[in-house]
Amino acid sequence: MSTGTGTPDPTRRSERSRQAILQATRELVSEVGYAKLSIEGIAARAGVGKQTIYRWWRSKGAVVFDAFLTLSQGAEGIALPDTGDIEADLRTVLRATVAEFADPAFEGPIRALTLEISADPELAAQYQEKLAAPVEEAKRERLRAAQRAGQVAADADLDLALELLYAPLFQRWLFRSGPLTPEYADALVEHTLRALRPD
Amino acid sequence: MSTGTGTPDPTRRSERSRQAILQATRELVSEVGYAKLSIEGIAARAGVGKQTIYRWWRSKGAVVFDAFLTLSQGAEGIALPDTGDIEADLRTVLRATVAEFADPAFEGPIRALTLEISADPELAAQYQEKLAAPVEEAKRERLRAAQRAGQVAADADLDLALELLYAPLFQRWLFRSGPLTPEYADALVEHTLRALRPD
Amino acid sequence: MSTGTGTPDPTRRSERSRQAILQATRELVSEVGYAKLSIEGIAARAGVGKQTIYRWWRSKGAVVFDAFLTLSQGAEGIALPDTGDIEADLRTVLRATVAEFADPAFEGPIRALTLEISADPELAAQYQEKLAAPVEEAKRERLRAAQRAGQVAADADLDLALELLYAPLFQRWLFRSGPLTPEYADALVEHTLRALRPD
Amino acid sequence: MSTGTGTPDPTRRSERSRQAILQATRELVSEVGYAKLSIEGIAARAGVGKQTIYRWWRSKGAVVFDAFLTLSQGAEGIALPDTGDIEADLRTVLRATVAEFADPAFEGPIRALTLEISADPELAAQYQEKLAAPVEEAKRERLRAAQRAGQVAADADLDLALELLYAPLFQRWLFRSGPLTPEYADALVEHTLRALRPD
DNA sequence: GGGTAAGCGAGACGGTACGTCATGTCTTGGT
DNA sequence: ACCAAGACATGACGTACCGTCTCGCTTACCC
Repeated sequence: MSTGTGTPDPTRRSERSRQAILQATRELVSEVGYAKLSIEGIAARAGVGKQTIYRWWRSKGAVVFDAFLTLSQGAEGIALPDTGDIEADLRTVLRATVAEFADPAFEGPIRALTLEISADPELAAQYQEKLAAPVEEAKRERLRAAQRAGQVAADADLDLALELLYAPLFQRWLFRSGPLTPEYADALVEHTLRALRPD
Repeated sequence: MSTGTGTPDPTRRSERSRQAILQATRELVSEVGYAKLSIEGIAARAGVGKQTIYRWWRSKGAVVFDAFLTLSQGAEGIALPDTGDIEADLRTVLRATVAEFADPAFEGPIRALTLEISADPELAAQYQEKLAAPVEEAKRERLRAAQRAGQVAADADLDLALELLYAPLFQRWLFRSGPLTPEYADALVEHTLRALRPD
Repeated sequence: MSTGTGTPDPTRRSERSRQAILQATRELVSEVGYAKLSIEGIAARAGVGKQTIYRWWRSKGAVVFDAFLTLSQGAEGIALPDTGDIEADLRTVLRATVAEFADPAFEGPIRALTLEISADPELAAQYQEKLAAPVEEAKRERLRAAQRAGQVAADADLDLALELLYAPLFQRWLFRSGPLTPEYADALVEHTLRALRPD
Repeated sequence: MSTGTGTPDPTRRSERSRQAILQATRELVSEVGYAKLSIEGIAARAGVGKQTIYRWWRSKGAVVFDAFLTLSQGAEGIALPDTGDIEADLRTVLRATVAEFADPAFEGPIRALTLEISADPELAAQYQEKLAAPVEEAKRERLRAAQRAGQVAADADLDLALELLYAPLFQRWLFRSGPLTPEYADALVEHTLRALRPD
């Protein structure tokens, strides 16, 4: 019996079409950029009717979001390196992040995703839950180990710690307001750890 | 005889139209949001031909940018409070920033401006030069005073210091990833100063 | 094993669905008009799958046709009044026809049927056979009686006679090119009989 | 100063586009038929934006109507042949009409026009005024001459006379309910004149 | 002080994309 | 096997804007 809400039945959904749409979206974001991406274009590239997109996604942003969310999924139970030296480990991780942001292939998609998330609170929540949360938990876990090892103050605010590490990096990337170098990564690690140092 | 470059003659420019366009843009960003803003709408609201907009601005983003840039102009030679206590002064300033970001009237315009800047490097450069630079210089100057007073390490990287103070704040606002409270501002100040403390 | 022709088995046909479809079609033609009638709408109103319509009818026109054909069926063995006075009898009949055409409730359905018939020769043939033929035969029979009574020329072309009587009426209705009044009906009868008068 | 009604300014209208649209419409009606004609198709064939069509015509029907109206225009001050013999003259005219209707090249366009007119009273009025009226006046004038010559009753209803002549012909064509032959034309003339004969 | 060339308002134009609706086909699950 | 339900590819709908263009008009500036 129908609920009358017009909500489509997910069991009838064509996995084939879903994949084609996400694939086409990924390709088009890379090729023409987010601003010139259109539902019409995605549908054409995917060999799919526009209605099939509108049936399953609320907006262009939601499709883009899903396209890259699906890519990164499966990143469950990740853990950061733990050599016992928190500073060295964070350097490794932040240098890797810097390298990732510098990769021009990531530029388009991540910018698209960023704009989408900042414009749509609902997508932001989804992003937080599905993608950011597990990664952040892994990072927090590494910091907790450092706390146990006495390298970080026992009462440190770990959420704030993560922001001190990553927000400056992200802001430089977003606004192109400064160079993203390994040295910059090191400096962020050094300053953050100094701020968190046990008395 | 025309040079054929199509470059308009700025001396002929109608100040009346310019103001009407910027005014209409400000109103419309507030009313319908940045995403639904259109050149057509601006022209209609301003009682102006579309061509007049295209003649003087490269893109919708440039108009929006100018609309809010004009608003904030005149902020020359600003200086931060200096009571001699760097921590107290920074708390004052950051708490003010937090309050500003929390103001819902700022939400729309600032988000629009942020998106525009992150999408268009040329606007980003203009923003940096005309709006951000003087403000940042004032902040840097206050930190330099703190260095002279021995409250901050003499060799501290002041640009990095500003990022540690402001980037986490900005990121929370942009992604709505956490509460913006006076306590949060205080925590940022405290951690940053600890990171910059002289040995 | 299937023959592969796709021809449905009429013995399996659901009379319940058939009636619901024809009923829904009649209602919708009245409510939204023929131009805005859709298979989708009929199926929804009838609580029937679209496929059930496509299985049993060739086109929207065929459904509409059937819907009103079914209405008028059972009009077998009709006979026109015969008082012995052909002129009086024809006046009675034509005045009744005029009244029928003037009824606004007939407007929608008959227009729909007319368009359908004029656009699809196959439906036209069906219409002619199932609906028009018996009525025309009754009219022809009345004229034959008039011939026997010497009121109409023995060699008159009765098909042409019917056209002279009804085509002007129908054309006025179809194109709204003139008033449909009892006097008009009388004038048609008078002129037609004069044209058919025995020498 | 704008009236604010959104009515477009006809002096700015592009004659080039108008002609291209009407031309494309005529071609497409012939090629794909009226039912499969689309605004989208007309715009594409004419090399014109869809809006340009919607700006100047209310509906697909109005475009089709104009397309053929424009064709037939200039038929001012037409006169029927007058040899002094009304029967011979009408035979000539009706035989010509029969031939016209039999021409398969006319089939599509005239059917399209007919459907349009019968579905839209406003177009019907326009048709009546711009196309039908002058032709009918010419026919009525020829009948008036016959009245003066004593070949037709002085008090005959000429509008009814025209209907008796043409409505049967038109109905046969519309419903394909009988052959359209020269003999049929002659029979119509003969019967009509008998109905109109002076006492 | 009269001509001329710019900016201006207006808005038509060829386009692209929007989001919706209906088409006719196909598949699933229920009877 | 038919049926209700409804997803699907397709394609047209009518609307909103895009950025370009062409109209008259006002408004300097230059001879």
